[in-house]
Amino acid sequence: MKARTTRDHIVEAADHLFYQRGFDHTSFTDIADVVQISRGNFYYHFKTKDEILDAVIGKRLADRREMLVQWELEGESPADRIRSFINILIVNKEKIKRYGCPIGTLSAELAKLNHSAQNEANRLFTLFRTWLRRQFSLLGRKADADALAMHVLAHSQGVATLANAFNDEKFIKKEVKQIGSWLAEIECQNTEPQSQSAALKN
Amino acid sequence: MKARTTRDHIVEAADHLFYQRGFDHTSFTDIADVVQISRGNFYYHFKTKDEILDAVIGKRLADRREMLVQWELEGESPADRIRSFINILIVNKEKIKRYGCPIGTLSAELAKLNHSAQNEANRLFTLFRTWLRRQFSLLGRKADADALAMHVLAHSQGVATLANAFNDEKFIKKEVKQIGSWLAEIECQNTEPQSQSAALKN
DNA sequence: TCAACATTAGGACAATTATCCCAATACTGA
DNA sequence: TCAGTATTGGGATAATTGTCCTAATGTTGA
Repeated sequence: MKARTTRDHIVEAADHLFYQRGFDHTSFTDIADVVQISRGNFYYHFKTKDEILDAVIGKRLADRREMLVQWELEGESPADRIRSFINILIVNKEKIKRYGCPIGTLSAELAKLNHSAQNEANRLFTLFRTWLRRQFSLLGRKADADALAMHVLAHSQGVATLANAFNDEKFIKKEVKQIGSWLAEIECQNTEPQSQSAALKN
Repeated sequence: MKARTTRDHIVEAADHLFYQRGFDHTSFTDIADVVQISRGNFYYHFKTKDEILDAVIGKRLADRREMLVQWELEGESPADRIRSFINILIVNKEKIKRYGCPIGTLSAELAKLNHSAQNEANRLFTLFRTWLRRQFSLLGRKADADALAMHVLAHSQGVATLANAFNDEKFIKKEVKQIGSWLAEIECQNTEPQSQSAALKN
């Protein structure tokens, strides 16, 4: 186990600040203030701001990967794991109300900046997409697993965006409940013979 | 009919640039280059950048209001009007793939900047929310009209976010089709006796 | 024609930015 | 102990930012 280095502190602080203020609007001074480090010292750890962004994306990827693996290890059913994903909205509702989804908002910002790290950041989305796809496959929905994964992903993004705009917690809970029912319906159809159109009908 | 003044040109250019690059990342120089105006001349029309933002939000509100009124005048059914709203995703799919939803991304950015115009910008969301709510009421869903409106709004936001991240047009079409079926189902239940839970079940 | 006003161009301004250098300090291994 | 390396603080740099001033130009009405 490696000790927490200054570099780790920088990445951690940048991670939070990029989430709260956005990447472009976070300055070296902002990060330095949090880490309690001299501004000139950055160059030793990162040559450019983009390198910090890369490190932050890397950390986010590692964190999420670990979370997903954890959910798999807990040995629940695929549907339960998907519910764990959906439940992020509840667990992080306070932060989402204030700052939106960390993945969605970063992706949107980098798209506007036309930033070279766009693809790297979107690997976060792909990570969830692939994981969700696998869960739906295990649920017996091999044929449309990817579409279902994208649907769940989009739902979470939409809910996060509106919860942020309207600062509305009840809305989150209402939508999580609804998508839960939707998922339960899919879960049931798992053993029965099913037509594709029936379950994907939103 | 007023002639298009320099001020109008500025607001129009800023509208596009704020959409494409984001508010914070758009400079006076950027706008001046598009409008072909001296940078110093801005102060005559707008004292601060925030005033430009206010004007841009005002223009967007006016544009959308006009659009909604137009849809009402075309005398279609409430369900058709809701379909017109959903169809924005198709009509603007090219721009959405590149820059996301102009309303959602502005709202998200201003939240991160903790900008004073947040409320003003969110009136754009409220405009659509209220309008959709009315359509669902007319459809005979008075009790849960607002929840349905928010659901449609969130759906569009989620689809726009992912279409932007994955640069995926097929996904837009697939989701628009799905939400169309969902709406058709609601439309049918309109005349029949209905339980609330049946239709809101995503 | 000419005075009053509207609009513009050009540049000054201080503040902030990411980047980079370098001397000082801390640490490490022999 | 001490040489070599790792890490740090403080500040310089040039570029860009939003803001603001002022002189010049264009327009209008009587």
